Amino acid sequence: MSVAIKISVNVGLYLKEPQNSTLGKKILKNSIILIDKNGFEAFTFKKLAEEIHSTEASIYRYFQNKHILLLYLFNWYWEWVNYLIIFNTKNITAPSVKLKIILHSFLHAQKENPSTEFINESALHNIVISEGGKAYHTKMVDDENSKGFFSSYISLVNYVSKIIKEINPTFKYPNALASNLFEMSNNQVYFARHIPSLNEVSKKGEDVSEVEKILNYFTEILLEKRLK
Amino acid sequence: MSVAIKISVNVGLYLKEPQNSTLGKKILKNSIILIDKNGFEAFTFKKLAEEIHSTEASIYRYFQNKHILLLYLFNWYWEWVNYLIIFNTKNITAPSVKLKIILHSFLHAQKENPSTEFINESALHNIVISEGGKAYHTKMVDDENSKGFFSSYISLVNYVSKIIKEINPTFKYPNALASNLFEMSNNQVYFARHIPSLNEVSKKGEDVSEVEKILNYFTEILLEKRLK
DNA sequence: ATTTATTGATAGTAATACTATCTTTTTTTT
DNA sequence: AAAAAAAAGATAGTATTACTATCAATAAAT
Repeated sequence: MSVAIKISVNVGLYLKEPQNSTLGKKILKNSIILIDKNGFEAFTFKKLAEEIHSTEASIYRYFQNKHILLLYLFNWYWEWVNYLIIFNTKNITAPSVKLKIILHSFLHAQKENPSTEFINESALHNIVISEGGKAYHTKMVDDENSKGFFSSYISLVNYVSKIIKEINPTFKYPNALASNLFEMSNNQVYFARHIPSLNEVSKKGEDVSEVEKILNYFTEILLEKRLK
Repeated sequence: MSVAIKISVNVGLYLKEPQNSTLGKKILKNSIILIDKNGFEAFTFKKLAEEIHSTEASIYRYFQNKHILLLYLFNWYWEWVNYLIIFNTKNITAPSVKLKIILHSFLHAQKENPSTEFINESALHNIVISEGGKAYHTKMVDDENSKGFFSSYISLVNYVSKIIKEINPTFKYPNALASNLFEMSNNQVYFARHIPSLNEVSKKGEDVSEVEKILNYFTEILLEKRLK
């Protein structure tokens, strides 16, 4: 027996909910594997179809195109992080402790007990890190934002922003700080792995924990109480 | 009469130096216009060829592919910012003033007197903002990094890192802060323009100055002298 | 005036990003 | 268990992309 959590994603992001069928789950599972392995640019529905012994046409019945599929995966990830954060900060009252837990949860999201058999959270996290802002760095941003395709990310940022305000109500830019914490996390991990002269993270394999230290160092200084 | 500065870019980034011919300059000029207008995904050598009344084959004699062309443009931009920063901080001694000038130069790089007729710095800056980390978020990063394709960016970060150390020698992560300042600048401007709930920038059109304020606020707090 | 380098014109290929249609299989309803 | 409906598979086809190759025309350099 187990307690299953089901993450749901903006209905505009799929033509047919992939989590409700065997083929759909296979699409999710193997798209994550393939994108993680070869990168988003090299990923095609044809290759995915071959991988899962299905056809392009069948995949197109679930997702309009690979960009929408990527958005689906990002949304799933953001929702999953949202859940993790809420869960892990439950019953914690001190906002500064909450923030620390959030940063930890976010950076180690992959190590948390995977909840869903067809999603490899670790690979998905790596995609989020490696594919950077490809979810929203397109010409369709404005349209997609108006459809709510980034609302999971926005709500994540808002949640953190609220905690920042609790820690230090005089801090002027809680939203900017919150969004930067998420962006910076991924970026600095990516730099550590690929362009290491851009930061001070040395230990390979422990890059995530090192970045966590950096983020804690930054936030502690930034949010120390004092009138500005 | 005028003083021309010529920016040179890693030789691995082109097959034939575009700055040395009429066609080459047209390629640079119009690729910037097209990428800025339609986004990098929609940009193709065919469309560019049509735009400049040339042929695909001719463009391929300059650049191996559009990704390398993008890298060329990013490098040109980073070199240009490098130049601007050195120029604008000349004779300034106080490192904290230097850093302020750097942030200002970087964010307003587009408004500085354009130095080169065939490069629209403003459009190029917009590309750097909009196309985010597409220069290095690919499966070829490691290879490209080893070829020095990001060295202009790295040297920019190192320069700022040195100044950060001068301001506060006890600050633990000057490289991470420096790289984050650049990334955060672009990111926050992008958010202001497209997903405004992710930060506190309201005024459309003045987004760049608003982001400058945020960055100054962050760095001032982070680098205040005090033992940690 | 001749050689050399550069560009243009054209053609062709494999892969990508789809759309359409029809058949077979699986699932649901009765 | 039969009939209806939904999902998936098989196949074909199109326009575009991302190139490579070849040859002719033009411009620049010696």
